[in-house]
Amino acid sequence: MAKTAITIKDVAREANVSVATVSRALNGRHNVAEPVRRLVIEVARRLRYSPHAAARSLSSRRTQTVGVVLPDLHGEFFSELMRGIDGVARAHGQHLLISSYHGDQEQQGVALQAMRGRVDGLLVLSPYTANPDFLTDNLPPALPTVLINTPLSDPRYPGFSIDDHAGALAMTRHLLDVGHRRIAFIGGPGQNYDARERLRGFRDALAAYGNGAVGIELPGDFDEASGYRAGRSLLASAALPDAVFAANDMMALGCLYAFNQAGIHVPRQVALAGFDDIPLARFVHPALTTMQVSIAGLGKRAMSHLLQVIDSEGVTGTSGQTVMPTLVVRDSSVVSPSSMAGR
Amino acid sequence: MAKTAITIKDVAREANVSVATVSRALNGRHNVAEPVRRLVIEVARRLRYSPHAAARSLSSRRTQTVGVVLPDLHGEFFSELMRGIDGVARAHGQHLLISSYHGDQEQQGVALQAMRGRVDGLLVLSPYTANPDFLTDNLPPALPTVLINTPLSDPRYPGFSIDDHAGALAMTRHLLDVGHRRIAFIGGPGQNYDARERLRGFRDALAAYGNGAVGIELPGDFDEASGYRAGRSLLASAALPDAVFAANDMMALGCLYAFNQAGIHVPRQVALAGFDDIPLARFVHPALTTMQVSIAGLGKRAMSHLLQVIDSEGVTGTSGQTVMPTLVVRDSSVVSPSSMAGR
DNA sequence: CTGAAAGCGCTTACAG
DNA sequence: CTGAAAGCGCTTACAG
Repeated sequence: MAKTAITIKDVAREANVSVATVSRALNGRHNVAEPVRRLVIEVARRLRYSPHAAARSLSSRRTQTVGVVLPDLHGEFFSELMRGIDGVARAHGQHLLISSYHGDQEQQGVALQAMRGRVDGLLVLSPYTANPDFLTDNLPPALPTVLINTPLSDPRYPGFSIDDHAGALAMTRHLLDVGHRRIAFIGGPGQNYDARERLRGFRDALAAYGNGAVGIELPGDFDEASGYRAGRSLLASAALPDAVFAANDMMALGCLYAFNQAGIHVPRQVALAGFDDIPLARFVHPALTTMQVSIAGLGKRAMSHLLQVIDSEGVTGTSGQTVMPTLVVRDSSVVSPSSMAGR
Repeated sequence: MAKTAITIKDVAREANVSVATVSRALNGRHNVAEPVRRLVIEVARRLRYSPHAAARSLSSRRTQTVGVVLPDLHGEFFSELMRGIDGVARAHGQHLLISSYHGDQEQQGVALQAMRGRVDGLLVLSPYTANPDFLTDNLPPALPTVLINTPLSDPRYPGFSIDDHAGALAMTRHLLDVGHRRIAFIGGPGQNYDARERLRGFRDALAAYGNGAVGIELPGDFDEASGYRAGRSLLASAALPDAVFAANDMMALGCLYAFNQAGIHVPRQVALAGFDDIPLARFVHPALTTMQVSIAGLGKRAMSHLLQVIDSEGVTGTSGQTVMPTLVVRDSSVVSPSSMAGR
């Protein structure tokens, strides 16, 4: 605020040309004499001129910015997603306007509305199952939008998601395949789409391939502390299950800590598996069996797709994709010679 | 792009008033007759009008947005910092424009310049020691700016930092106090300010209170993998040190994994300590002794201060603060009865 | 190749 | 309390 910044007019005056010419020179248009361009650029640099983004986007109808609206700025999932999005953004010279709504629907609406005039397109992550209409009601109609992990199948909005159901199915089958018969499942937040899909996959696998195997369901909310509590409650029960499948890695780590603390050996006394393959999963002891999800890849695809939609002026191509997680078997789920060695 | 969005004009026409009145009604100015205001609001809602941010900020000279420029969108540090910043932003109705430059100075300059006209103020995280001039040269002169963890003492820019040196000093003293004499230090990236300060604290503590204790310095770059490598190299050496002090928790966890894998007991055979107190630090086995840093608190303070500077139109108050980390002793550094129990 | 002018969608003195 | 008008700082047809 203090000193008022310098504008295109100052550059024009100093260079003895019109503002139109300054604009053209600085934007690399071809209809500017080379010596003039050089002069303008030199003057602009000398004056430390940088264009006013709001003015520029008001007249050019382009902001060079993509809005990202998500529930949280927290944790591994967000971090990885942003990595994917950011990489594509940077490669295309796009800025990122990030808005988190903390699971508050009202806030989400506000954030969505506020995007108009700030961004050229929107990436929305809305993993809540309640009120899909609210979401569509608040999406700015004129803004290209791509949905990530959002339980909404509106043909107007392409969606990119993880196939949580298939992933949980695959993991449960793995645990059954290696011989576990009593399997506990630590669930995620009840309203969370991923959590529900993973739970559904667990149940379906047990029903389809369980052949009488029994499932034990425990509550959780995706953080380490709830995994720890689930682990403690299993330790307090009459008998440990053969295996524990946590709906995400953070809870698996919390649970592992409870077991370690109690002197229970994983996987000899109880097998353990997670979901997500966060970087740390391979750096705990024993290394964690999990479903690997390329979250960064998800962000990358969604962002690339969005930029395409923006460039094609609304001519949508695909209607989105589902990314299949892959099973990564490490020491925590299988009693192998190597897992005995360290003892 | 598709359909063109509706503007204040549409609302004015539909409500039979001037655009000035619409603007006033929607912005809660008091000089609007109550019935008129109600009508305008009703029409705006019906038309799903939301104001064009670029136009609004161009004329009002306010963007309601704060820019955050940092090297990376990755990891626990970023995540915690953003949590602090985001909380304050939300409480003040501010948006966040986030730009990462991946350690590339050129990119940082571009990001900084691009902030003009997009934000009302800037939060800059630049933990690199090289070329402080480049930074000041590229900061938009008219924009209130607050520095976080940035080795630059320019009175124009208030700075908020962690006292890494004091923290590392305290941790090293702790390790000495409990009797360790050969202490390995796993360092961070050479150009990183925090990394250098922590190393300096380690050396100073050894010199001042070591009383002949020996320090062994190993390279690292703040991620788990480098901690793991450092752990392996210690295992391969003639004799393990008494203790390992990793410059951050992630490396400590990597190192812990290497020890676990080799069947080395922590802390009985070697003590281990980190720095940062990431959430996971208490959920590994054994729980990690570390320096607790309120990164979220750091972000919160910096953001609050920035908003103050913005509101006071450049009348800077304090020139920043240094946040002191606190020692958190857990099982990994001290052989206690409880740490023997689980075996 | 260059400039004068209109216009992007708002806000805000200025009159009334 | 309300409206007409100027202006925010750019970009972009339109002439020349």
